[in-house]
Amino acid sequence: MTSETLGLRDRKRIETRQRLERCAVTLVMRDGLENATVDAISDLADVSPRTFFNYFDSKEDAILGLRDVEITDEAIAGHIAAHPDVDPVESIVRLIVTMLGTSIAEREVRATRLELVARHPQLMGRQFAQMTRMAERLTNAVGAILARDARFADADAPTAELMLAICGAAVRVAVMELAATHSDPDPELLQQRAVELVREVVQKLQ
Amino acid sequence: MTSETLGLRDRKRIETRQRLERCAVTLVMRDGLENATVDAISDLADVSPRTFFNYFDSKEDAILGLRDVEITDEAIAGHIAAHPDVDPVESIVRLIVTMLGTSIAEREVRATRLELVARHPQLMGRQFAQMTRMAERLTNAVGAILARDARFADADAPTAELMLAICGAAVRVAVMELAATHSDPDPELLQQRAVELVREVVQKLQ
DNA sequence: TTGCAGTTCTGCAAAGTTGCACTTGCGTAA
DNA sequence: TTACGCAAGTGCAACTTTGCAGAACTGCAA
Repeated sequence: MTSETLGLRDRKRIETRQRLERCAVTLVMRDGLENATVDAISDLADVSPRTFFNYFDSKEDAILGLRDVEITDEAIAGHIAAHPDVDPVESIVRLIVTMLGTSIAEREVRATRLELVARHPQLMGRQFAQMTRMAERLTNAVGAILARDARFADADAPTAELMLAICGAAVRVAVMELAATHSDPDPELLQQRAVELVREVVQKLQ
Repeated sequence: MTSETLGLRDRKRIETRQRLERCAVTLVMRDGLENATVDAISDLADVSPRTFFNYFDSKEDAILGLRDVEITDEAIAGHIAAHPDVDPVESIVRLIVTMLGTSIAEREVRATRLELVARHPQLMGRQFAQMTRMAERLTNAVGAILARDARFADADAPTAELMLAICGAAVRVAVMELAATHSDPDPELLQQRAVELVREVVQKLQ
């Protein structure tokens, strides 16, 4: 479907990225996280190591299939417009879950990734490292979401940052819980659990 | 005082560490964060680069004078015993601030560090990266603190993790605020502001 | 004083990561 | 169709970080 409309250049680019992701997962499964080197992955994917880093910021990003998500002003507006009346906590959690991204890769690769995350918890940290990298734009998004709620009408940047940290932590805990049960990473479930966690802790604190 | 009781080996070790910290700060101030290489710092401190990494986990740790803090069970018990009747939020914040550590270095170096953090916000991230490294032990500590509060009597590990994240974020925001005003990093002030931030956001959420 | 055990320091090699300069080939406007 | 601009891919060099093995040094006991 998409491949019809794309030029050769774009098709090649997508193919290279997917090949790298597949090779990364394959080698890590076969040799372990340590022993699967960037050189080996690049070799298997038939590109130079330098090219590897043109596609991914780190080895672990390739393994997880993480890509830099664009958090543009339009994207934020769209996100808010899509769910206009939900609670800000839910909206923020939803934003984060969206960002963590359901990698579009093949089903089998995705299943394998679940195993890898369970085996190497450090990989989970990677996802949140990525969040940190985009912290500024994310904080802006959170600010925009909060601005729609009367309670947070006067919210400033620090408040947004704090809310982001709270919701981010809730999502992380929720991911860990779900990963522990080896269940499918259903985004909807993830969201519900994360929101629930925030509610619980807030209730206890007040 | 201390130098009397310590043997030559320990005195040398302390001296080497301080020399490395001083050289790191000096070079970064002179050449910038990027250009101050580990090689250059080690050269100036008259040790090998390998030795540098015997003392610090990263270049930035040396710049900030971060050291691995031991969070033993006794330390946790001591912390709780020292402030038995305070609110759990305050207690957790206090724990974190303590952990971030008042570097014992000379006054001048400390002032310079403030400048550096203001100039390179990435350095603040370093402190929390260190927190992440000790997340497990810290979470245990938070669990112990929460267990003393009736509201959190049934708190589990996820709750502790969430509370840690909330308080950690609050401290981070507080540090940033204080760094922006270039005021002295008074730990007491830091704590108060962080606790205040948590209260504010919880109130808005309920 | 000597010798042993444990620490500190070092050199070396390998891996991850990044910047820079260069080549090649796709896309497209004239 | 040609020619030009731009993106993808590459090679290289530098830097950060870690593991390993060995040399030098310290503390302590015989």
